[in-house]
Amino acid sequence: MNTINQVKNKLLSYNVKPSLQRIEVMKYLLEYKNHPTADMIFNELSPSIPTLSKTTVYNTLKLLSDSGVIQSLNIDEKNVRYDGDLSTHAHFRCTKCGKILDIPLENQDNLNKIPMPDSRDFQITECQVYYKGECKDCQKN
Amino acid sequence: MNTINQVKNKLLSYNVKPSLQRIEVMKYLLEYKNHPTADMIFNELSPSIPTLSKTTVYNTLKLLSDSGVIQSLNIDEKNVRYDGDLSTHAHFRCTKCGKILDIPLENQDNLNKIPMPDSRDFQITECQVYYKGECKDCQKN
DNA sequence: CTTTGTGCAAATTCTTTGCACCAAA
DNA sequence: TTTGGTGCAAAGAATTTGCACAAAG
Repeated sequence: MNTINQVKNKLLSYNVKPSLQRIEVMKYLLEYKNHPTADMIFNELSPSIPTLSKTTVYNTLKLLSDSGVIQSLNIDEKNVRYDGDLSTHAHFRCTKCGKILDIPLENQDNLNKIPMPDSRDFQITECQVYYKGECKDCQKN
Repeated sequence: MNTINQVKNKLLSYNVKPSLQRIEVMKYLLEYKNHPTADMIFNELSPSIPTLSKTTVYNTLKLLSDSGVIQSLNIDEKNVRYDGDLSTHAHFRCTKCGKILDIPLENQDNLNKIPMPDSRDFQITECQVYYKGECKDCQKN
């Protein structure tokens, strides 16, 4: 459960000014772990914030990911997906139904088991692991 | 070095009819390991195939990736990238200059060291590992 | 006041589609 | 002569930009 104040403080800790719109976008990402697109967020928040514009959603998502509060995923070739969960985990996308699921990487060190490129040659700031295939539900059909 | 005939046979082995355009796109991907966009391929091939259209490049890339001859990468949020190398490797994109480099995964089994989701729940057909950061050249500046 | 955020409309960019023509089997 | 490939122009979809107005400090 994320209270408005918790969300507000989270934004503040990343130096993001907590406007109503930003708080609601962030709250949505923390509450629903569905890795939504900008469009999905707009459609979900639009009823409760009637004046909300898609531009603001885009602006906010860009600001939040640039500030490091959220991460953006390119697991879906059509739209960018967003994830408010910054803990170490991979993602799975079902190529049939499009659902995106978190895949735990058993412990925090597991990412290091992926052979890292020589740190003298690269300064790695980000690593994304994407799985694709068919989810349990879609396999039944 | 890939002769026209080697490329032609490669396409045939994947049940892709080897038209001139398809051969040239495939040859390009095998020769240049620059993970090009559709646009880059079009611009490179256009001079030597003056009648070439971007539609055909898109058609061909879709056909080749659907047929499993090449893979498409979503490491770049703007455009889809293509890779004619199907061997097991990760990719690195420099967020400064945009260059995409192959990252060897020391041996063929390394991908399996990434904790795999329970195979009863997921049928994995594909795994992509994307690193982002700054390349050696960009770190100097 | 002055700065920053919001939101409309228009623009941009990448990609796909409809369709007519062409080429190969 | 039938099937499939190519390429033009137009459409489509996601995202960005320009700009005017509103809000907050």
